[in-house]
Amino acid sequence: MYLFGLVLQLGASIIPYYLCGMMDKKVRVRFAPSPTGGLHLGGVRTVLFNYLFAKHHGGDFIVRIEDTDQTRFVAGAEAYIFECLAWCGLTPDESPLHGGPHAPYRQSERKAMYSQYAMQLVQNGQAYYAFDTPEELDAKRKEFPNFQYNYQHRTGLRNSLMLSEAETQLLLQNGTPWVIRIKMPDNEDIRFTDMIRGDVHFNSSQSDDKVLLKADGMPTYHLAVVVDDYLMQITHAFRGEEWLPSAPVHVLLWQYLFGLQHMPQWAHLPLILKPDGNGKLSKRDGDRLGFPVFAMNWTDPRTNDFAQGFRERGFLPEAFVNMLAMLGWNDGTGQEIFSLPELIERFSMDRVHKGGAKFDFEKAKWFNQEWIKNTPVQHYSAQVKLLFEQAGILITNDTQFETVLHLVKERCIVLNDFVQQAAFFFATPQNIDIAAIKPKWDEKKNQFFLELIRAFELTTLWQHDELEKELKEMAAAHQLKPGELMLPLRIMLVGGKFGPGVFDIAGIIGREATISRITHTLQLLQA
RNA sequence: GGAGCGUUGGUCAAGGGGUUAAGACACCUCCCUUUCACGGAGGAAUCACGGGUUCGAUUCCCGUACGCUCUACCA
Repeated sequence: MYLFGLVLQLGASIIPYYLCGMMDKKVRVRFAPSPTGGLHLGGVRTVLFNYLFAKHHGGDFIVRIEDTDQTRFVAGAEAYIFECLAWCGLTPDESPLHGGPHAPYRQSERKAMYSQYAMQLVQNGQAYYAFDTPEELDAKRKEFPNFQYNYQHRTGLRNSLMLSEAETQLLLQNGTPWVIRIKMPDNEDIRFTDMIRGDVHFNSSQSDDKVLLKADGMPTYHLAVVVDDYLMQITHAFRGEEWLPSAPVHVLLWQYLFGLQHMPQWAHLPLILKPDGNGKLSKRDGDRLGFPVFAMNWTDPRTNDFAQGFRERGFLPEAFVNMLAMLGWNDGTGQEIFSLPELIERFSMDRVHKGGAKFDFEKAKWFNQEWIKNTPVQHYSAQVKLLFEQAGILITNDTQFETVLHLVKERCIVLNDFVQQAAFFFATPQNIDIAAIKPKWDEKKNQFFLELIRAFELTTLWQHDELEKELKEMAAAHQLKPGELMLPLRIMLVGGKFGPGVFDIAGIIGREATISRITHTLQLLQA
């Protein structure tokens, strides 16, 4: 007996509270987006934390589509969400796309399941029918400055609380539109423990009588989330902080319907804020400040409104995920670069922040640069090759292409930078920055390069060291400093003041191209 | 308005009664590099405010301010 107690105590001190009592249950989390548009940074981060937590604990990650509002249905949005997840490498264990034992995973297809629970609440006096029209409600809102459908006002409205049983039945039989609302208890303390914020409590009177079942027979989020989390055996529920104020409704629903002991542990994630000023980061901020907010390109089919994605901006999914993980979480060691498997291993809820984080695109770019730099080019060369082809540059030699990518990769922040940084390896530069050469150009240098061409024509070993040696020796003979020659030569070969070492470039583009580019620029300088 | 949640440099953040208050991004200077970048060395810059508790508070408590979120038959 004594020993048993000791073991329990020990156990309690080691195991986080949010896993206590869950030891026998497999961890199951869900991401529950509504398919109304592009997938936002914050959405992906919610997915990520769900995923990391589940995988860290060997659990399941479920995606459930919350499409209970048919007026907001957007064609293609669901497919887009799954494509984003696939791009990020966050594969669901169960979803409408991947199937699973709790199908269907679209709430619109689960419509029939919800009403029985709403009815049960009505039966138990925990919810009621309301017949008020939207117009009547609007009128009330105008009449009272802070109108809420609550203990204060529900007596003055048209609902089964006020109507007699017969009147209610008559209205129902006549086909009068109705909704079911939860009856929020008066002045009750509702509390729960949030994994991130600890004990949170609300007074029940503060919330209004939320609609549970809409006039079209669909549940609202409030009912659907509770019913489905129960049916799908969700153990931990992550969502944005904006949901905190409606949590008491959900806690109450759990208490009424399934019992608090089955309620998942809640975690309300801090918000991702706009870089300047305050407030939630929105697509609008991205447009304004020139950075993507969505994971991938998204065009709203209704408005044709286009939003650029991180993927198309040239981000590696590894970098995108890494950057998102660090927005609100860190492992305490100062390490910032993590692969997905590392994140899974290190992730823990007790290191998730409470406060929101302003999104910093500069830092996001740094993550991508690090990933480009530290990843073998083979990993992304196919994608970069496509970028070259889009720019009208055909790549024929893959081995040489990858050599070039490797040579320039630390100069690239996004994948698209490779085109600018390496196009001149495969195509003669169209624009030569003559203005950068001209001020210090003279006949002496002209003669030098003329002679350099002749020497290059005869060079036997066309490679870096040999070419450098030749230029230096010839510079000495002409009483010129190599430094005065390097920049002109670079511009002749590259077109501008960028790129890797000049002799590396000459070595790769070959004798013919090197000579012809020098000749061409010399002609331009003559003109 | 109400309620809830939050607040360490410009940004992300570590720390958590005694520290010169880590580190990263960005910025500035220098070194390396005969371009740019990478790399290296430095610099500037912070505990929102006011009360407690304490020998001592950035850290604990209480207020205040500020910010955000919610306040739909949207999620």
